[in-house]
Amino acid sequence: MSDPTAEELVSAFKALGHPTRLAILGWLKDPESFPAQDRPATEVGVCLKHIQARAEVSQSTASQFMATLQRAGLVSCTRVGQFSHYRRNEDIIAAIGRSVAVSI
Amino acid sequence: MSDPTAEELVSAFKALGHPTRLAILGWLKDPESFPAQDRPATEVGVCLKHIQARAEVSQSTASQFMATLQRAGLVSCTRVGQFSHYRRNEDIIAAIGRSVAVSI
DNA sequence: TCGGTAAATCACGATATTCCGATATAGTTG
DNA sequence: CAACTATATCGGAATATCGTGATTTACCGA
Repeated sequence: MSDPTAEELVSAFKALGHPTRLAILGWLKDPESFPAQDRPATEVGVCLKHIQARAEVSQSTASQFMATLQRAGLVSCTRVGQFSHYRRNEDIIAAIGRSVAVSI
Repeated sequence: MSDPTAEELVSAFKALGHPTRLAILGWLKDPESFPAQDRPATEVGVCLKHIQARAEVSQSTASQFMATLQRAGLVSCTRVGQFSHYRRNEDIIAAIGRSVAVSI
């Protein structure tokens, strides 16, 4: 994964500059800690409903939080039927980690 | 340096989630690239005026940018006479880098 | 002490973010 | 097809951030 641009870094920092979004990204490191779902979370990601329940925000807010994380490249979405599943983009997150270590 | 709390991380991400502030923190890695000043920048930090000039913002904005970075713990200020000098808190920045690598 | 300079703080309009309920869109099931 | 469920998007009110000029505070030198 190539190094993120300054613009991409800013976008990631903005997304992480919110306690709930930062927490969600942490939760997604352990998808199995969420309630069971039809398709295993380790494969397709965690269903939005479960993220919403743990974050204790409205459905609308949960959806927008995930859209923000997605625009920042931190997570990706897999839609299966009616369900949107979110999981971490580990390679991009690692690249950001490297950038923080090197260029910040 | 102990690990930053989630709250401290959020505060740092907020501060870095702005292109100019992110750039300033990068500039401060090379204090000698700024114009010469009475007290050497490598010792006390870079004078606000020089940061303001490079960022091309008003004096007020420059001062507030640095206050934001300071509140996030990313820089510290050394006042010498009428001049405020800013430099990176390398230990805290390193701790945040470690947190990003580990907990993000 | 006075005039000048540096920086912090204040006040404020402009803009963006936050979070929600309501609605729209899709898919699923009977 | 109709009712139901999951999610996305819209519209909006509350709040926060952004950037500025004006003011205040602090320090300096004559």
